[in-house]
Amino acid sequence: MSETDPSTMTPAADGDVPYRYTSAVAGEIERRWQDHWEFKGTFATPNPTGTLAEPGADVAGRNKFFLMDMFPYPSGAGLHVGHPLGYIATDVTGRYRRMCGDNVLHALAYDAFGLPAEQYAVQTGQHPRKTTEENITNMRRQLRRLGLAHDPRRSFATIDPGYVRWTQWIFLRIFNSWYDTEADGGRGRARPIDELVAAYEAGERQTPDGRAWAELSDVERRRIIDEQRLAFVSESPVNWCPGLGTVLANEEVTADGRSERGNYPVFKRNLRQWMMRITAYADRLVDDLDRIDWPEKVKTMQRNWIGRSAGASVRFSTSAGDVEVFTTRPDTLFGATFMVVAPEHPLVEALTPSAWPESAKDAWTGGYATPGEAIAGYRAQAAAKTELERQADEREKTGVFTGSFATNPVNGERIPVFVADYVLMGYGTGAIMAVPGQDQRDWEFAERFDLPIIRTVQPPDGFDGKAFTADGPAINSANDEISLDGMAVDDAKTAIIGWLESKGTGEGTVTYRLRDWLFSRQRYWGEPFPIVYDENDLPVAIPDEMLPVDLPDVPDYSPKTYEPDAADTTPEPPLARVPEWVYVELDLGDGPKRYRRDTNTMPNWAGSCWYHLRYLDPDNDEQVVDPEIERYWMGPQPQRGENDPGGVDLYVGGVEHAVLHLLYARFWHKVLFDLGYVSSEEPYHRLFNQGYIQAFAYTDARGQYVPAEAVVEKVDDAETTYVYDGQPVHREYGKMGKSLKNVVTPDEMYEAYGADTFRVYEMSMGPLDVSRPWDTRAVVGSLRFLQRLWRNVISESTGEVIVADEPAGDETRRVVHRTIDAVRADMDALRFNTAISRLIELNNHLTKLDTVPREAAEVLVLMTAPVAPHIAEELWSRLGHSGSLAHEAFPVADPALLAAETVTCVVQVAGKVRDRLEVPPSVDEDTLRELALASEAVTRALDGRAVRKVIVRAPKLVNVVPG
RNA sequence: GCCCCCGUAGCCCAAUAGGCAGAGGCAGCAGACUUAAAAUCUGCAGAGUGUGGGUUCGAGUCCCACCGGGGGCACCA
Repeated sequence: MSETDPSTMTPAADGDVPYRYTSAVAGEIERRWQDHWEFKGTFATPNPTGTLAEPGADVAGRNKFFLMDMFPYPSGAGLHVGHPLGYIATDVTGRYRRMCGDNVLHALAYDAFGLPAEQYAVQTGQHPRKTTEENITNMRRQLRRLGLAHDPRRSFATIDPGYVRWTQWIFLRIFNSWYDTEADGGRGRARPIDELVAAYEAGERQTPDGRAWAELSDVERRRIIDEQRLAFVSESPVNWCPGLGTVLANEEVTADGRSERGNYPVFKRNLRQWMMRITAYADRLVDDLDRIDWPEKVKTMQRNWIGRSAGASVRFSTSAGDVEVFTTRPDTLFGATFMVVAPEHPLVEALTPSAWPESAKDAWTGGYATPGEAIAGYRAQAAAKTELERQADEREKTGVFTGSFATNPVNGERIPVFVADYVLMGYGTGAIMAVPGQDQRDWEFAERFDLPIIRTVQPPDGFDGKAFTADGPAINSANDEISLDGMAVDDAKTAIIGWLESKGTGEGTVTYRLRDWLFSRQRYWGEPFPIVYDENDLPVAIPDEMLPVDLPDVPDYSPKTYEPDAADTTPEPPLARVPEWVYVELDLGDGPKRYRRDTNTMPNWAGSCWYHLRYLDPDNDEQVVDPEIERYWMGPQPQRGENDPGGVDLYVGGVEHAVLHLLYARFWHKVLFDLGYVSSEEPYHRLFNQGYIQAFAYTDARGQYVPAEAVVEKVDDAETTYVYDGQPVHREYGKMGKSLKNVVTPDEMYEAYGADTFRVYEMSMGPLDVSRPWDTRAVVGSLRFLQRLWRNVISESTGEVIVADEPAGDETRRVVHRTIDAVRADMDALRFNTAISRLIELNNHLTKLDTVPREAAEVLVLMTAPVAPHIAEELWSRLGHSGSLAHEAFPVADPALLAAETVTCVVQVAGKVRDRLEVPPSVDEDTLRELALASEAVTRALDGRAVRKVIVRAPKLVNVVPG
């Protein structure tokens, strides 16, 4: 670049050092190189085919590296210094991999639908599209200034019509699929719905009521098909959040029954809503966690959320028919002394006789005259409790006898059936067999209600607890046909399941905590459903060629919200307010007809379920993604192992999406895999959770936040205090936020230090996965490093390049190559903090030389490039190279220069260092032992004691152990 | 209550496989430059690794208990 001639640089005002690397110089260099990269398309990544293919590019011959950040949400507040942390880290990795020869795919798109955008728009009175697009523009500007090496051609936003179209298209593929549980050897697979219809038509599948397919009416057939779709409308208990005016997925509701966003109460209501059959994939979602490289913590969270547990269902006969229970401990059946059903269990009424049986104990009836009153009273009480009260820890067990008995299938015992709210309708069958001897909850209930306790596992001697839940030999567990006595728990389970199955009273089953995904929201700012309803009120897909279905303009896009605890309210979608949009005449095959549109919108997770695919092939309007391009970037990589599921090579983001986005995206991806649209079975092969940048905030005596940047630290002998405006203030540690008055923005950092310094600082603060406090005062250290680097190459007084063209000295060479070796290892492992300290070390070494040899300076500049790309480009260019260094080879260490000429051997006596020896690295143990024993310092330390033992770890250590 | 992660200098953090506790940075101190200050440069000092046990010739690293911080799960049968 011709403009890098030093004469074009304006000397700084500082008289002595007119060519020092200052923030002003940095700013000038950074903007210039950012323009250069954009103009030259430096980071345009070639695809193997399609619009982004490049004729001469070596795509197949290079290693590919697909790198992704978690989707940013363009907030109206703009960025603070915490936001770019992950983006810088992925940028460093991408730049490093590119210099290592990889074809690197890295871009950034925007997740722009959703509640915050809608709320921000409501606040500002503007259309969400307008505010969202402005926010994206602002964020793009802030991020561009960081110098991220993204391929700008691959950026997009989820609200783009060209993107919405494919989101809706994927929805329709899910809608037009069913899960064939028999496929792939019982693992199951999604298949096109037409194949299900064909199977019914061919008589290969039975209709639910046994009638022939041909005898059914069109509506009857559609109902049968509709309820088997992977996306289906269902009337079922859902999470209704009046405060937000929408229903929510289980994943969006916290353990204490509130909305994750906004913290409003959530109520269970029966409503007709779209569901996604994620439960069909429960096993694969659990099993395939073993095939991907994710933090164990996130895998655990997903496993917990899916909550697979193996056990048995067992039917107990009652006067109301069989009641099915789920148990993980079928081995303890002989110890089942009562049964409990949830208050909401559908058989409760049928189980309630008109009068108490004679054997009913006083404790069981709750003092009510009849079972009917008792049950009604208990149910009312249970319903009035909040979720939190129901789940409160160490709560006394409550419940009431139904008045009925069930028969234990293993021994014919008549056992009482209770209703109690410690049994949850939402798990298993909502009914349990209670085995107090082996279950602490059942034990507590049995004590409270005076019920018998039979141990069926022998606790060890000295066991003084109540329920015994560990392994041990079975006891008291035999009938005329089978005896479990003496068996360990696992064997007993297998044996009893076999017996139950032979009797037809039970079978081995697996249950899951995971529920189907509630997919509709009653909000404005989301993707409309590409669905209309006909005169039968049955859903009909909008044909692909009519996509996207655009959002209509509405008079009021703010949702209808209610008092947070107004449980009996009903969701009212904003789209329903535009009848001219809702009612349409369409020709969907049977001539023009009037249809009613679905007025829900998709949750904002929809867009992030497949955005990894759009990066690959962002312009494609023929297919969701070209299969060849998908295979190249995401397909299975045999070198990673035989059973590699493929996926993004590195995905960096916070841990907060562990069971939301990351579960939903895996689900969608597997559906697309089953249907043959992608070759990868998992979307994200390697996941890395970055830590957060935290900050201090300060409150005054009234508890009000004061501006953090104006707080002064006072250090006395004993304690540190903080003062604002002469008054002591209290320091707290946490997030950065406007209301906390502690926000520091990237723009301030660019202005005061430049983007490179900011990047170096963020990367050197600590390991990427650890959260740490922001400290503006410490940023200067990173500026000093870059200044010294600059000074090693450029004269501060003349602006001339001052490196020497003579070869480097031996010692400098060794330092350089040891640094290369260490930096590569650190970069490969995403340890940018230690990589930077190595660079600083080398830089400091060069600073001490009279003249800096070119060979060392160039290596250092190249290695600094991933983390501080602008200054590196500038120095590289001034060192006489034309063009960008973005594709230069990252330095490779010469193994011959890695071995030290001598090593320091530490000589210990009784573990304490007493002497040091300079020895060749190849020194053998015997020589070292002799050298150590000959040491005067050792003799002195031994002080006449005999030598018991000498431990030699050549070449670094000898430990002399006195007798 | 159960499970997981983390505690190293005033602060942020290093320390291959158990083998010299310190790589790097901030702050501090001294000196240089300056009329002075800032900036910059040079140099210096600073902890025995949260606590108590144990294993070992040797423990920041391994084991046990506890304390402190963070996170996950939580009547899931």
